[in-house]
Amino acid sequence: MLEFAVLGLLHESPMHGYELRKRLNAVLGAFRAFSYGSLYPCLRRMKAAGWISEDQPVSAEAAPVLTGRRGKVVYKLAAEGKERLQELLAEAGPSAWEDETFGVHFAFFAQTDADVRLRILEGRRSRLEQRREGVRTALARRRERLDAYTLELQRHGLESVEREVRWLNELIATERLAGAATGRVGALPPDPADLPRSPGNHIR
Amino acid sequence: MLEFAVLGLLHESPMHGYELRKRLNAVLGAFRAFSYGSLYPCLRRMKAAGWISEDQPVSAEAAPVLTGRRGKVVYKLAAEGKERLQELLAEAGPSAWEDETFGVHFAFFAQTDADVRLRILEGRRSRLEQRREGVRTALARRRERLDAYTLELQRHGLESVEREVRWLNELIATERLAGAATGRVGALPPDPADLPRSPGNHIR
DNA sequence: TACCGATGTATCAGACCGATACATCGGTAC
DNA sequence: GTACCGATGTATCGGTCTGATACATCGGTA
Repeated sequence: MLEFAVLGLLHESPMHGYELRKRLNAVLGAFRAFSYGSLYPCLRRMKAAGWISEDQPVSAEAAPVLTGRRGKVVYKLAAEGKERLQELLAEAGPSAWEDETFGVHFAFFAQTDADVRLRILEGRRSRLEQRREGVRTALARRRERLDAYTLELQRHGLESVEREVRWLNELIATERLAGAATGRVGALPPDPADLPRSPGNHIR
Repeated sequence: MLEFAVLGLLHESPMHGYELRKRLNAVLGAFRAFSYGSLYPCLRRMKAAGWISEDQPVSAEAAPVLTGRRGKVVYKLAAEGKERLQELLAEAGPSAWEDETFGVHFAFFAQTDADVRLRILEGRRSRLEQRREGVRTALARRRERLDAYTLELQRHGLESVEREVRWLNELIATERLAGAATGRVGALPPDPADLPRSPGNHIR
């Protein structure tokens, strides 16, 4: 996942690790966060794989003389990295709509094909509908056997999932509309103004 | 975390690993899930620590003769485990209201002291308020620089956090009311030192 | 009889987190 | 001027949890 997110961000512009992390957590918003403990090892792996390259813009002059003068390192997307990014952007299976991954895929929807977008949204929805049914029946079956707090937790969780499904419904409707408007299913990205305002909630 | 959840469940009644996992994910609902890959190692650790004990209720007769006849293993809370559980139930610091931990603590609120409950709820709320402000300012500051999908993701995330805060507000109000009704003045506010520090743009 | 899904125990590679360490730089308080 | 501080910046490490996989038993049913 981190790999995908990093490729996506570096596609916009080269960046330091520090800036990368800030942008990462800003773009992903309340949905996902990464720490340096995974970022730096990931960058090393990606460099080894040839997907990114390092640049040392030695701040003006300043010979990196004796001390372990750690210079800022700017990471830049390489050609192979772009290929890898395209590969990841084209993914439309479960690996794109599970809890941990959906947020990242969604964050790069602007670079994603319309049909892939639609498939991911629908996959995500069906995943959540399935979870919703699970919680619903569990709730109905044991309602009387649960204490008030556990019950409230279940109830709140159920509502969250329901809101999430409604949000996806609206997004899907918008995507379909945009597709129909251009004659082909999702040939063009939807007009930004058409994106729905909606309620919703996302836990975890 | 898993450790806490397991102690909490075993406090109700002894159980198999399999049943434990099912109850775990049922009780925690849509908030958290654990897999066997962490459950079994955790049970082993807890047994080594003396918090739980194993029972082999060899299904009626059936001598476990030659083959590696794996019998069902029933785990049971030991005396030291109960102590440990009480310790965890009394926790009212950040370790009780962070994303990963809050759900589990809440699930066992019925066994938690009223003042601890209130402190956890308030800590959780202030944690989420802080995140909300971060997202809000980020959203206000870059609104025009984001593509429609990223914007929508932020907006949705913000609404989710806001909803979560409202939920906590209601729970806190209810707790206060219940506390007042029983004559107790209610809990002390959380230790300021425990509350999340200055804003920054730190998400999650 | 043969299959199948639920029950049941278990391991392993790998992703990720939280804490920690250390260094630089601009500003501000004294 | 200097002492401190928070933001920037790079990096590691122990530990927790996931997802995939493996294997075995049991009750029902085709």
